[in-house]
Amino acid sequence: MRILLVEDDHRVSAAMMTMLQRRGYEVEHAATAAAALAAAPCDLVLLDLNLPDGDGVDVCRSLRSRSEQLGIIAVTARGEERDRVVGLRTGADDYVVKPFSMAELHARIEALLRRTVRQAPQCELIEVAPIRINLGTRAVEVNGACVTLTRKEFDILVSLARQPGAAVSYERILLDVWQTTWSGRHTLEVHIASLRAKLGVPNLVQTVRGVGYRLQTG
Amino acid sequence: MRILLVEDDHRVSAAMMTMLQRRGYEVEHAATAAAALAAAPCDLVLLDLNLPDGDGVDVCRSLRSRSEQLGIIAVTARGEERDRVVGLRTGADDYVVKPFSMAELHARIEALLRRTVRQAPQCELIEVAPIRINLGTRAVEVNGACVTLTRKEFDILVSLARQPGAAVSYERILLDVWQTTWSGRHTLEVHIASLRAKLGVPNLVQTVRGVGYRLQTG
DNA sequence: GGGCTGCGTTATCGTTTCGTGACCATATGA
DNA sequence: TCATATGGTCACGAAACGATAACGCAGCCC
Repeated sequence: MRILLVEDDHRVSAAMMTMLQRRGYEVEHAATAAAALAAAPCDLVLLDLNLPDGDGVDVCRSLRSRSEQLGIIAVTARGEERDRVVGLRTGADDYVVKPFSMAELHARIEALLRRTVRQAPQCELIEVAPIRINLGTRAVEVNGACVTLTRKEFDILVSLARQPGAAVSYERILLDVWQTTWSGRHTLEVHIASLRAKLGVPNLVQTVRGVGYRLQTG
Repeated sequence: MRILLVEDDHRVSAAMMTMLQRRGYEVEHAATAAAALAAAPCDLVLLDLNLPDGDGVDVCRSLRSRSEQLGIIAVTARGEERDRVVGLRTGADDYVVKPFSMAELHARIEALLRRTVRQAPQCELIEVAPIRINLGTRAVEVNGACVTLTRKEFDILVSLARQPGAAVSYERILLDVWQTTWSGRHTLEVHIASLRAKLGVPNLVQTVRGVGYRLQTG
């Protein structure tokens, strides 16, 4: 298991690294936001939100946008609730406040790894009926013709295409695309409309009344 | 998104339920360990570890063994680190200590939901006599012919089909479909009527006088 | 600055679905 | 067999739902 530790205080980071390594993790250390974003891929990030060269929250956002399945645990000295909520909303999976015990941190790391690692590695290409989605390049083809989608449209399509034929609930799509169920359904409906228009195939994106939408298979 | 709230203190649970419902979640409440294990399937469990009739930790273990993908957030008054570690190690995905703010709880719920339901679509298939119910696509076939059901009709059918041949009480169905037993019983009867009409098979949905309904098995 | 594009919100409209009350049917039990 | 309670059916108004168009705002690139 590979962990990236992002922490600018070298005394703290040194202590944490030895603790983590003693427990069998491979640990890479980054002291700045830039270093964090440049680090090698890993399974989990321990991210201090107080960084010298940039806000940790931005790092969090960047990391999350890069990979959905990366586990992120925010670590910070500020214990105020507002910070915690912001941290979680930004894409962190968990939040630990200093000072914390190594036992608890370890438990949280394992609880999170249990979730993240088990996930099937994303295949780069999703094919559903007449659509072909390249997750890497974010390119979409319909019946062989390339279609340009905006970010939201693409994310919505992927959210649907991950479970072809299944009814995907509003909440699920909102979580996948906006990371929260809070923002309006209306917005989603509007994007669905433009997605349908761009795909051009009638009945491909079907509505499931009272539930959400479904991508018609074959 | 369906949440099961396991909490024995009724003042606390009432407050939490309204808060959760206000944020758009479907909530079922269980006050005991037994009730928790008997409740309908859900996406996430808020589990008080201090229960009267059995240790919450056991409930946690049982729920986890039943489903790997179920999200479990342990909620408890004991704030000692040892408890937290035990909770997480038992299978909980997250741990919140009372008193907590609703904003933080909500943030943690969303952070966890973002992970849980996404990957393994419950592509479960229920087959009872001439009916085939696909929970993922919410499609229903009767004798091979596709039937279109409304949300309520479908939910009622699933509630019955989960225990084929067994008499399912009014209360159980109302909880499954409306998340409350608060009257509405007449409404259920009406929906049963239209469900029967759509299924078209006589005697498939049987009345159990004074109790509820039963789905006739092959 | 001025156009463009992506995005979120609001307003509006047609449709489906739901819940309710009135009335009918059937079972139950004396 | 009849009275009563329990469940079934019908019909209608209210509410929810979803599609679409239009607007405003922000960021971006000349």
